[in-house]
Amino acid sequence: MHTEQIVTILRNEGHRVTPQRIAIIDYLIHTEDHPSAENVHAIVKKRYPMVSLSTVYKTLDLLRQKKLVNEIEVEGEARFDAHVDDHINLVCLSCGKIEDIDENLLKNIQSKVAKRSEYVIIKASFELHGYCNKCKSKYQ
Amino acid sequence: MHTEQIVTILRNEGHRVTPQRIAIIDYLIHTEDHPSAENVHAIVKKRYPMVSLSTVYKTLDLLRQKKLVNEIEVEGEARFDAHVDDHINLVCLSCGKIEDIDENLLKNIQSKVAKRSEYVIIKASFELHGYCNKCKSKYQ
DNA sequence: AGTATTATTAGGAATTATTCCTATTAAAGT
DNA sequence: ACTTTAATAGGAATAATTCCTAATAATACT
Repeated sequence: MHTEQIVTILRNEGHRVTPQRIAIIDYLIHTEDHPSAENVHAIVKKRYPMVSLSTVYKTLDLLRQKKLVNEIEVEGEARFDAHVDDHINLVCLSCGKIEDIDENLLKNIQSKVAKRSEYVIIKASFELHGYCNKCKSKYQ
Repeated sequence: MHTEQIVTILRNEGHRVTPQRIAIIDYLIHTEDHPSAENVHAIVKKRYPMVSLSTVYKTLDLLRQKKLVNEIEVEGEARFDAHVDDHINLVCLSCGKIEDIDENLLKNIQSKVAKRSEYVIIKASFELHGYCNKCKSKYQ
């Protein structure tokens, strides 16, 4: 997905396209990080110093609602990611780094659970917590 | 797992066994709910009105560290569960109800990811979000 | 291009779950 | 029983997020 595609989707659904929104989308599309709202704010402010944290929160929430970004909660903090296909998030308990891993068993699991439970499933979130390559030596 | 077993584990590891801790463990062992810290506090206070919320937090944290309870984060709030084997948590986006589902594919996924990534994996968390049987009619 | 409409924004205050602090209490080893 | 010190109660502090509102600016319509 490209910035322009997301912008077009928003515009087509009646949302206004502001420089703040473009900057936020553009950053998320081009990073491998899984930034927090605060991280996004810090980055976007370099280009648009006037952008407020509350706008960042509102925009991230809009994008999440439209399923254009994925949100996961890590240690009491929301982290965002433009990778919206189902995947596993590997979360480092030491440095907070998040790595994505695609895994096609996830689809099987979802359809199995959908059949077995009475829930209507909207969203999946698969996380594995541990220590990344850089941090694992510190913890044995 | 029974209350007494958990109590014994704590005692053997040098932790003191207080009535507050017993009450908290006992509630978690016997409920199917996935209560928040506040919920646990409310329930435990019925029997021990003097028990403080900070003690509940500390005890839940101790139990989590010892892997005697599982903690998941739902909408900015921690929820606790004495079901510690890997399972899928089905979370209702409307009423917050959480249902557990066992699924043996989870083990496969974990071992695959462990091989493929450079992370040392400590903990898994699999959540599916949607609407439970009672709430789904409201949302189509 | 100019104007009107109203969604969006900036900035800060309010909220809320959680953690921190510390004098007091009580579990457990002797 | 006495001693040691982990654990507790209660409230203050913290931090992520949401809420509030006047000002701004994106879009639609002339």
